[in-house]
Amino acid sequence: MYDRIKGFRDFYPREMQSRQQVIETVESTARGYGFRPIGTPALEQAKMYADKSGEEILDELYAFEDRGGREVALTPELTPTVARMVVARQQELSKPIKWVSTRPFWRYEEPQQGRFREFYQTNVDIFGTSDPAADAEILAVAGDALSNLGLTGEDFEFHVSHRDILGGLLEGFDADVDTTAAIRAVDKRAKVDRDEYFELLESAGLSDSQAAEFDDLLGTPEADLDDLVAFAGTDRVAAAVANLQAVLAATESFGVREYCTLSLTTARGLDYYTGTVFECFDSTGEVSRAVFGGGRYDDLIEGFGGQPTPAVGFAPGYATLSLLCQRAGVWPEETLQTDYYVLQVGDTQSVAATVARELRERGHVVESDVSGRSFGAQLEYADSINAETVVIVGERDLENGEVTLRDMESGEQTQVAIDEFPGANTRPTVANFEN
RNA sequence: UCCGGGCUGGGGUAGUGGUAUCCUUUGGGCUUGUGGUGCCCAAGACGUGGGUUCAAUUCCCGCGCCCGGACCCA
Repeated sequence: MYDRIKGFRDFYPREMQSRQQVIETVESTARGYGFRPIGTPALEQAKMYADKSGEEILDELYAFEDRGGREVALTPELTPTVARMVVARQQELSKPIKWVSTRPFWRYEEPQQGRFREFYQTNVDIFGTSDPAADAEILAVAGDALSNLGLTGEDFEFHVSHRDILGGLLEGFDADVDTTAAIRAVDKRAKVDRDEYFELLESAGLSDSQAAEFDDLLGTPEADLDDLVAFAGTDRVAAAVANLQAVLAATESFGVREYCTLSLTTARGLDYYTGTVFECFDSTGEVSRAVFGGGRYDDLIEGFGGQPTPAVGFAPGYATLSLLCQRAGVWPEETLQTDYYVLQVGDTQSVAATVARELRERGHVVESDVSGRSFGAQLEYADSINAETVVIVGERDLENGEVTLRDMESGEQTQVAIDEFPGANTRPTVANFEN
């Protein structure tokens, strides 16, 4: 026996079916908005990550030298890759660029709740527009995806914030503030105790009283956002507040406004965010971390050597999304789906195969015996794969030119002339042939 | 990388310093024309390496994996 690699998982058919259903729901929601599926490599140059986040990041990656002497890394996230792709074809791609992708990523981290070394994410991004409608559309795809999964506003909430409001406010203090460090501190606000939080703010450059004042500002309710503009008195904050208000207003028409709550303490650790940022939380708090997050990153493409290109996106990970769905009781049932089982009695293999083929042509999942099993054993198997209808192709019935249809749920059966089956029916059931 | 807890057939469990209970499962049979109930047969486990011991699944240590947490969260 071989052990599985730590942090990597196997998915057996029942669970896989549910996962695929959930993934398909999210992806098709995005496709419905015109996000186009893309495919991306599992390996990238390691320096793509090192340049962006520093050499230390390589310790948290599956990074190695390949046989050609290239320093490569298994992709820990998609954003740098799509940024690279956008830059490479900048001229030919019509804007806005709207892409969606679902695939695994790898990070060399310690597994814990909602976190694995191999994990799956759907990335949904828009490039080439800074219009608040784009931010709102991203929130809309996120909200629609969750509601298509059966979740409601009772189950989750989007904590929406704005990087530039935070940055602008910090800039307004008469102090030499390390904005990045201060935003990191904000990001930790809920996790560390109050003293530690203030210490972090102070080490970022704020004085004791400034830190208190800043923290106070973060509690500003949505209705009083304009107070922040007045406080800072800068164009930057005024523009940021106006932008956030415009985004929130736009979510109204997308029908996802109800999910959004202003939460200036939501910062996201990520350095590249520039404007709107948001995180999705389980409203009961049972899922200990953010289910997923997203936001605007207007400078990244330029940083990758492209034309200035605004961008906004989000990326649900299925580890946490599954936890949320399970908690909310909307995780798809983990049972196999089989439309038909064609049961053979005696030497009826060829007729059974024809019946099975005709049903498959109608798009169904159809199984038949491939083990030479007995009648009872075949029925038992049909039950074990959760077959809805069993078509019994037996020598006795065939003598009369008939097959027997059996509804596995009710146990009802009926005889059908083989010539009429499946006939014009797209999904023939016992009910279609009962007289 | 660090901290805490765990590891007995595929899954769930009982138990013990002298090799293991029960349930379920899987395969076959009773039964190649009616299953999901029953009966019979069979398969299948002490994560791994080392130490202590006459003897280790049991006690000790390392490692692996799992669960949770810290760090990090791109």
